[in-house]
Amino acid sequence: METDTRIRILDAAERLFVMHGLDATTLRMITAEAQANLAAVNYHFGSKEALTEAVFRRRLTWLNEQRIAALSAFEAEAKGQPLKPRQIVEAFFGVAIRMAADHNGGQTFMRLLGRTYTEPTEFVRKFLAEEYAEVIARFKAAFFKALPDVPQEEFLWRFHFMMGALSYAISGTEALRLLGPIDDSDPEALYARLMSFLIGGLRAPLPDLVVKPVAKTARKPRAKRAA
Amino acid sequence: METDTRIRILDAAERLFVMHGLDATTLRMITAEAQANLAAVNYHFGSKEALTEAVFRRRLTWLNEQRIAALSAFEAEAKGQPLKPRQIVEAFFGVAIRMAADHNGGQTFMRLLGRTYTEPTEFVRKFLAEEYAEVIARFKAAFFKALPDVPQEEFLWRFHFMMGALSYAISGTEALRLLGPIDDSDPEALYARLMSFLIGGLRAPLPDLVVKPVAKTARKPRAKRAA
DNA sequence: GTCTATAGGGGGATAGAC
DNA sequence: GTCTATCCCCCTATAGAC
Repeated sequence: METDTRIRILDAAERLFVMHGLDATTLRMITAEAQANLAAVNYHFGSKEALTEAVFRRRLTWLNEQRIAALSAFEAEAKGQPLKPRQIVEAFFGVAIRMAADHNGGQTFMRLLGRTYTEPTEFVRKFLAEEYAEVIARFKAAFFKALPDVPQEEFLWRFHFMMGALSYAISGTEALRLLGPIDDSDPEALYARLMSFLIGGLRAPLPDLVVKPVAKTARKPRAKRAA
Repeated sequence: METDTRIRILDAAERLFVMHGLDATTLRMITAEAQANLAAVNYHFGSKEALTEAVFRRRLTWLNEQRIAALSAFEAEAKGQPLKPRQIVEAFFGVAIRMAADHNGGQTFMRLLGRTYTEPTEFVRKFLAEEYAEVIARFKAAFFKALPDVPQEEFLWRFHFMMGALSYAISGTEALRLLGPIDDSDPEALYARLMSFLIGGLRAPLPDLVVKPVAKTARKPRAKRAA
């Protein structure tokens, strides 16, 4: 019945971080929520910063392994052929959405992750960059192969926009209330909605960019067909 | 050459808020940056919270007025006919992107706004809800009219996803580095890229919400009619 | 391993001189 | 309007008893 103090601290920190942000969450709040002593954090983790890293690493490593596993499975199936964009989106964003639907802590963590991208503490940013390096490299390569007609820079922006949509899909329960009453209780529906939106955006007609203009000139508002 | 202390404090707070977040920014940092005395914040604004509100209100009111003006202009032109989705997206997101391109403070502010949605302090959330009430109502109505075949709940989610993409488009300069080197120096290009992505997502085929959970229990009767 | 107690540093806010 | 000085609070981290 009595769970490990270390685990209780990680769980409490995760919950409080997502509610109040990293900085506004104090060790006193964490240890009170975890029913542990104030000194327990420093005993088990060494510092607040080290605890923060542990909170992220605990689930993020697993999440990115799942993403890579999903991508690898599709690639094995495709036998060297480019994947369908939908499969790659599924492997990256679908896995994240499913983790966000997991009420056993995954949900809390994904909300934390969603708000952390736009909340850049120096050490968290550095840490995230390391944790993401491999998965980003794998998915970039897969996307470039699957979408040879989309310029790579255009794709990187779209990937970035997709991450924004994912972030709001997950952590947006609060911000969403701005728009009025909405039902966010069905993870399957959210999954379907987000996938549809992302693929629509990813495969949108390419914007008609002026080819490196030095002077400001009129632009044609029309777009071209995408691949 | 000596500008108003009040203005210098607002500018300094805006810059520091976007760099460190609301909570981690101290009055001491703000007054040092503004070359003002520590007591000046409380003299001019009353409290840190009141200063925070002033920082947001200064530009947000103007931004939302611009959005409503842009929408009204399109509506006047349309003479009662539904607008094109592209026009509504332009009025809401285009205005924001253009403000983000304004190096005269607008850029800083939009980055702040982008990270604030996912960083919910109770009083900021309440404040944003008030500031946004009118503009949200106007744009929801316009979208519903322009997209009669998209179920309203589906649209609200898509609007939410679009806000996520906007947020990352603006404040994502940092998070973006995860993806590798990328050129974010051309606001016109960013504008074109985001518009294209948003409209692609907004007009994506509707997700089939009923077929998905086939292995699980039956879900709600229907996903309304599709177009 | 877990606790109490405390050190040592900032934090927001304010009183009162100028 | 602006400044100095200060109050009182809460923070992280640690020393040392149990």
